[in-house]
Amino acid sequence: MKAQALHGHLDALLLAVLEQGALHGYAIIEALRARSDGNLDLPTGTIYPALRRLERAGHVASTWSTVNGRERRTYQLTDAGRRALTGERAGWHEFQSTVGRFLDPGSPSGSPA
Amino acid sequence: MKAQALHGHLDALLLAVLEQGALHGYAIIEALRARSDGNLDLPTGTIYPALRRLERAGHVASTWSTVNGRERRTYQLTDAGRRALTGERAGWHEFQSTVGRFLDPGSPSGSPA
DNA sequence: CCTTCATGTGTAGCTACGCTACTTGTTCGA
DNA sequence: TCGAACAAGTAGCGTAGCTACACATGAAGG
Repeated sequence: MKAQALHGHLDALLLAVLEQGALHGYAIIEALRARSDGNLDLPTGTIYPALRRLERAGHVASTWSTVNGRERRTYQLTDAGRRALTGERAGWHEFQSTVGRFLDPGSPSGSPA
Repeated sequence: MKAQALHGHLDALLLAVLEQGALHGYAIIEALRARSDGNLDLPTGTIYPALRRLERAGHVASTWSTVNGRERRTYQLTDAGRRALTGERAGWHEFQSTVGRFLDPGSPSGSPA
C-alpha cells in the first residue's frame, strides 16, 4: 500500500479503532496491523503525534497506567470523538464514492452503498 | 470534501479521466468537476504540476495546438500510463477495502467487490 | 472603447501531515 | 549478558496538494 494514500484518513482510522474500546498507542498499532492483514503497519512516529492531535482536538482522552512496570497511556473516545467519527465516516463514504466514480469501472451511479 | 483526502490518489484520477480521451488541462478540471457533481473542484495549481509530473513519468504525452488563438496543451495517455492506471486501480481497491474495513460498519470481510 | 469574465497555461511559496531515524526505559528469554 | 519485544516520544524530512499570483486571448456588456 502506498504510504501517502493514508493522508487525511488516519484520524478516522484511529477513531474507528478506539470505538471498540480504549487502547494504548502500541496496541493501536497492532490492532491496525491485525485488522488490515498487515496492510497498515504504521510507525510510532505516525501514531503518537496523531493521537496527541486527536487529544488536543478533544476527540480522545488519555489516562496513564502502569502495567508490568511499563508506563502506558491509554486512549479512549470522547463524546466529541464519537461525533467526529460519524462525520469522518460520512466524509469517507463521500470520498469513496467520488473517487470510485472515476476508478471503479462497472459502477456508473457511483453509489454502490 | 476535505482537501487533503485526495493525497496520493490524484494521479489515478487524472489517468482515469484521460482514459476516455485526450484532454487539455482546463478541460480536465471541468471533467473532474462535472463527473463528480462538483465535489472535485481542483485549482490549476494542483492540476498543471500534476500533469507535468505524469509527463515526466511517461504516463501521459502532451501536444500543443492552437484553438481560437489560444494555446492548448493536450494530454493523452501513453501505454505506460494505461498500465499505470491498472496498477492505480488495484491500489485504490486495496486501499478502499483496507480503510473500509475500519470505517464501513456493516461489511466485515472488507471485500465487497 | 473599456472593462469584465471565461478560457487557458503556468510558477513560487506555503502548509499539512505522515515517515524516517533516533532516544529512553523495562521485561523476558536465550 | 545480550538481544528482542514492549512502550512512549520527538526532531527533522519529504511529498504533494493548495493559495495566490502573473500572463495572454476572445467575447460580452456598458
